[in-house]
Amino acid sequence: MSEGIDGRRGDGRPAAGGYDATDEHRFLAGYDPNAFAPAAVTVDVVALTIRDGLPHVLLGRRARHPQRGRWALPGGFVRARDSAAGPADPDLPDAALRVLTEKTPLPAEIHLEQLGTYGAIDRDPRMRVISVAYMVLAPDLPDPRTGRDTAEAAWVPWTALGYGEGADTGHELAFDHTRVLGDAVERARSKLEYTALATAFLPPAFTITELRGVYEAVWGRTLHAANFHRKILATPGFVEDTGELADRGGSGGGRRARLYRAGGAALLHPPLLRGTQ
Amino acid sequence: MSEGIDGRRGDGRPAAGGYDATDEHRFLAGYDPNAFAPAAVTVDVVALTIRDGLPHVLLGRRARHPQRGRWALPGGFVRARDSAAGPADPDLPDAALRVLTEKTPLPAEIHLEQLGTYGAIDRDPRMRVISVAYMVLAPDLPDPRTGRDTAEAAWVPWTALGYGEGADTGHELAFDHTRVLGDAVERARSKLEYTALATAFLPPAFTITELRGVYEAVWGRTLHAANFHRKILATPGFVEDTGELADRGGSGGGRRARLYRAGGAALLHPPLLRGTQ
DNA sequence: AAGAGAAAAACTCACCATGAGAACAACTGG
DNA sequence: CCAGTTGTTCTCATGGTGAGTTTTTCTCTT
Repeated sequence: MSEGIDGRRGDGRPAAGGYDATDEHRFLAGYDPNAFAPAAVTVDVVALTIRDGLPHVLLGRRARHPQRGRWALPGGFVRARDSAAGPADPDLPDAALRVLTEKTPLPAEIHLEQLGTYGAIDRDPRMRVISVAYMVLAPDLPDPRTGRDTAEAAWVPWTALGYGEGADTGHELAFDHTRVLGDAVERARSKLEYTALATAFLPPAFTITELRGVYEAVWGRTLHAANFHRKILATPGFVEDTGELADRGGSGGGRRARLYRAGGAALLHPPLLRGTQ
Repeated sequence: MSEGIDGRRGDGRPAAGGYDATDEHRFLAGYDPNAFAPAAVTVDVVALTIRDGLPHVLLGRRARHPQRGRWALPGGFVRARDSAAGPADPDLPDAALRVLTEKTPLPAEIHLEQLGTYGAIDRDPRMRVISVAYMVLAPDLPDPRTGRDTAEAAWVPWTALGYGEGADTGHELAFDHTRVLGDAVERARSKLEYTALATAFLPPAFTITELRGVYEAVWGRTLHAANFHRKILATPGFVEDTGELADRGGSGGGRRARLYRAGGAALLHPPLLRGTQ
């Protein structure tokens, strides 16, 4: 590394072996893409929402082989080129949104983030399948519709999948989706601590109590209401006041809550730690 | 979702469309893997180490097309099946370690974690290439060796790539590797806050001052030595005392520092925030 | 209309973690 | 022995936190 990162020597001319676009063009003309296409790429989506104070995940029962009849995350092959099924996916997030909209209509603003990629050689019996997993957080969505590859689709509370209090033993999902879902749960729990992600589960206007409900649902524990209130308002940029009040102060009476919207901050300073309280 | 997640009804028998292994076997016998292999999968590795108080990243200059002559992260195709080049990669981390050992010998214990996957349709001119990026943190490693696809390889300080103080304008790497490196830098900076990851940059026994050096190098700022010392020792499981002292107390004299080893904790409670101090 | 009950929001207080600086301890080289 | 350097401990003011109480504002009942 005596000549520096840019591949130029002291005289300012490209070093031997420097980048040459014309030569590259000739190379590409004779390249055979099929020589290096030994794997299929899919996207799988962990869509999370909160219903009745409990996190739910979107699952479908597989209508086709392999693993026909097992519950699975929504997913599908990434379209590398235009196919009979439709246009190519420009990028991986586009593919994730495409397979998700086959199951449920999506609101204008949702949170989509990449979880990780799973590629063990035997995770799919057909061939080597590399699966890029995405996590979607959304406010309460309508019941899903069934699709071409799905016999049945539903929002399933994650207590039925081995998470949260009163958890079941954990049902087995297709492929390695149990592990993918577990990674999503841990990611969601952890990101609530140091990001403003909780608002992604709520409609545009919400109360502090509803926000606390998100934390309690995802973390599976109760929080001190007064301290939570103080902490949220003390964290700059987390929420901002809309100046309006919620319609009713609860079923059995009570003061009407103030309505807030999500603030501009993505990261929380200081974070909301689940450790102690 | 009236019948529960496991696909059984009240009578305990599988519901219509339940999982059927025998039928699936027949399906797989007639499956053509090439029908769904429209993309190539590669791994790219962001290997970080600290030299002379500055983070360095391992780069190689490409000896082949495409992007011949440009600096790039170590990487290569995932081997889906045994090839002329060698045995198949059982999982993606195996592939990441394989491409890395082509450049440098690795110590027994390194930190390897997945960064993310990049799959924009035009990120490689040959064909659709999905790249799974990994981040490796290691103690100071020897200078790299050149490989089959690499004309030249080197540890490059990340000030030469647009990060840290006195940063250059940022040189352009091959493909989208500038973005991948940027994501790695942000990931490393962030994970130092709430995990015990900093010890991955250090040898098995280290002093508190060396540990602080890791934080200062990665975050690009100085920290209050006394408060850092107190905080580290107050965080349970971060480090444990070896009972020994470092060889010398520095070049110009000074007290000999106590030696610590990494503790068992992976997560820090409470975290070390870079926000204020 | 008055009062009970309920939910949201504000307040109080003891305690702990933090930032900043000073002081002390242990070592090297002249 | 002394100056300089580095590692470690101590002090103190400040601010955030956990826990509980009080106040405000609403609904429902009588």
